[in-house]
Amino acid sequence: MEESSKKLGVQSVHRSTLSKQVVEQIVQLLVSGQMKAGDKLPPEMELMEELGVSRPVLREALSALETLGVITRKTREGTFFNNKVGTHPFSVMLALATDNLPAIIEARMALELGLVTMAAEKITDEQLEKLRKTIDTIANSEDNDYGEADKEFHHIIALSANNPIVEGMIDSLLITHNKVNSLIQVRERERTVEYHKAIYAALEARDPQDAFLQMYKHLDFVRQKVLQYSSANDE
Amino acid sequence: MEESSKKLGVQSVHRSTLSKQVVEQIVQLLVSGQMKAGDKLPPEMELMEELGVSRPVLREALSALETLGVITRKTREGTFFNNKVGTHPFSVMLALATDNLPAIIEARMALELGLVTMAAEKITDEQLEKLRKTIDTIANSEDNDYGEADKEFHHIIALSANNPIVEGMIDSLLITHNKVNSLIQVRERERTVEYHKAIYAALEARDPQDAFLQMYKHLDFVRQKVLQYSSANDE
DNA sequence: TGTAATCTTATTGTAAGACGAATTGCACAA
DNA sequence: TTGTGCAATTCGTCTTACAATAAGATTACA
Repeated sequence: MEESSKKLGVQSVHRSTLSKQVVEQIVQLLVSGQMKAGDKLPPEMELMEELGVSRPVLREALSALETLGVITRKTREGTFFNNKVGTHPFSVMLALATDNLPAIIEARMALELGLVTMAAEKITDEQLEKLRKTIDTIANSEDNDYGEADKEFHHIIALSANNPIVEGMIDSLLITHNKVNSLIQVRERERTVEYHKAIYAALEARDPQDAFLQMYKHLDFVRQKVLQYSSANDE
Repeated sequence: MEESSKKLGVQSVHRSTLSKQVVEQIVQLLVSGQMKAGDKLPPEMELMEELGVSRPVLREALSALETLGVITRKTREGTFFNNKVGTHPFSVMLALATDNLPAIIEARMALELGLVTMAAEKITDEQLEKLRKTIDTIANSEDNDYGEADKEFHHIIALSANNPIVEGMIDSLLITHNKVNSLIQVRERERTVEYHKAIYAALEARDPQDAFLQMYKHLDFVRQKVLQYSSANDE
């Protein structure tokens, strides 16, 4: 294992470390199809023997995998592969980028623009129905406390793209939705409803390009708002 | 430190676990600005005392952070915060999704569609120049081995959006670019050049909507190809 | 006989101690 | 002044041990 005499400068960014190797081996279990999502891994004792490492090393690896959201550990029950691969890593990453709110907004914008395009191809009637409800909720909200419905609107669109990877990404980005809301003190409910209706119409017509266009208008409006306020805060 | 009598069950979706708390605390060091990127953390002994945990727990946390790409550990030298937060988590995540190539393609598609739109607003003349070069490279390639130039084309567009978060995402997604290439046995160089030229023209004109449209055509073409081949392989 | 409570046990969570490896830095000698 | 060697620091790993928790079984009681 440690015969590094072979000119390991090539791709050895890894600096070996047993625990990392263990991480990769466990990931391989999934990739190779030996285990599926949702499966229960052997108890730590067995894994130790099977992989030939000590318990702390194994636990370091498991801890890393858990933080990545690949597995879930339940006291006394065991360790399981997660069915949803996704959101966790992003959350941590985004936690480190909270100071860069405009970047997050733009990332969300980029992603949602693509999403709505694909949603126009795939969205189901049920999802359209749900969308319409959120619009109603916003339109009928007495106060200006329609943040949740707004978030829901975007979330439904994300789901309708029917792609687990993108879902994971957008889930994390939408976490910042609340923060964005708090930035925009001056609510413009009618404006929001208008935008949402336009997007809905495009989706209903299954028109990717129009869906894109309407979403672009909407998000560009939001972005301008945020840029405006955040720059006002910065300086 | 260890008398957690303060009812920490408040937002503890985390099922506590000391090591996770340690992870968050260390992340907080960065977020709160107490430490900066590139800084050296105290040696493990000191961290143990400071955080009031045992070494295995601390090491589990550090291991998780390292896997996330937040820190780097060097034998004997110490532990350092990384300057670039970014791509690592995605790579792992995507490693688990390699079996779902169409999903990756679509995710890339969604992201690139949004990207090219924003790129149209931000791209610099130098970046346009680079883009043109990659197109030339592809056009002049004798054999059909223009995969790298193709990848470069998309990468430049991603960079021109000038957003670190999106860069991290797209970097990981483009890893699959090679895999996609290998799927498409039948090269259609002229077709590719055509698409790229159209995208380039839109970017040069700083026309977001046309850029989107051209990219959509391009990626949709690629997607159809991949779907075709991968479904042929599946069955 | 069925249900509930208790107890055992398996498994994860945490701790402490120890040793090895590797690299750095200092000291000493040439 | 420079080079070599030794020591100390710090990460990497292992061993052992105990605590906590919850599932499952067993037993007692109705």
